Amino acid sequence: MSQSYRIAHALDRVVRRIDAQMHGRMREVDTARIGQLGGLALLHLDEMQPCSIHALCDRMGRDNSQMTRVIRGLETKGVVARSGDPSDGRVSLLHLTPMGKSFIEEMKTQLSEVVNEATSTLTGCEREVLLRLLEKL
Amino acid sequence: MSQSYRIAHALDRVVRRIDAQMHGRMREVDTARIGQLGGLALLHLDEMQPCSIHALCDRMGRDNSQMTRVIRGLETKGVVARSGDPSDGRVSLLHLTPMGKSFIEEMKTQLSEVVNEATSTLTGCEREVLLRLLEKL
DNA sequence: GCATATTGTCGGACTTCGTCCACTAAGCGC
DNA sequence: GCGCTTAGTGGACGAAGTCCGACAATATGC
Repeated sequence: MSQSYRIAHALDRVVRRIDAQMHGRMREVDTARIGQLGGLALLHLDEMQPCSIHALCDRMGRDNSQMTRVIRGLETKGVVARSGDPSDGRVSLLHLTPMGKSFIEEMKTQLSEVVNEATSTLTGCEREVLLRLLEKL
Repeated sequence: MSQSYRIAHALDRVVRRIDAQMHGRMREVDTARIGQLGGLALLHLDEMQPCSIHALCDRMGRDNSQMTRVIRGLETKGVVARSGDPSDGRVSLLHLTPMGKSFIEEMKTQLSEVVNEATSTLTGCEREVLLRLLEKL
């Protein structure tokens, strides 16, 4: 069994487990039915706002029209808002509403807890090493 | 920014990149239109065969009826075959056909290459550490 | 033996996610 | 002005995931 293949396998397992955990937890929190992709978009937005849809797509590696729809969903749910860019009439700048921010905080704490659980078999030091290696990729 | 959150973020990025790469490569190889999930199922099956659909679902963490469909797809494409379990009339045991095996080999080499590329920023030693940490999870 | 769970498999219906293509409208270079 | 690019949008479709229920073979309690 090659090393690369085992890495892929292990990655898949870990991510899948975290995903499943988050999915379960989000049911209780996601009263507005924001969805997985919507939540992820919010997390990215939190670090980029204000920004255009295009920039968000680039960063998330998602399709443009897909994001249009997601954003519109988030907009109607009142967690993001948009305003025209005065310097460029084509772009609409996104920013979080207070409601969006509080939702993000909740999500972050949930995510942290899940990852903590998932990495509970590692020592603090190992976790640090893992993070460094992952961020080097 | 919490450590757990950063781990989640980095994991997402890495997996997403590998996924995208594999997706591109599989287009050239996957002449039978086996699909991503089908391919993944084959990889697991390769290590478990013969086994029931149920066992495969457990291992892959997927829904039962979803797998039914995937397996049927793989069956009509001639990469897996099924035979009844003599000791339990309810289960049908899955096993790979020669065609399925050769497809898997091709997939494995592609996957290894992609992961190698994705982890090219790491030294051999770091890669080893990463694997050990991931497998410890 | 017989009624009652339990288990393995399958199908329907639905939602979310991802991709492709085409289209509008606004900026930019000349 | 005239083409070109870019930001955003919409339609259509496929792939993946989820929920629910059906059905048959088996295991279990009595």
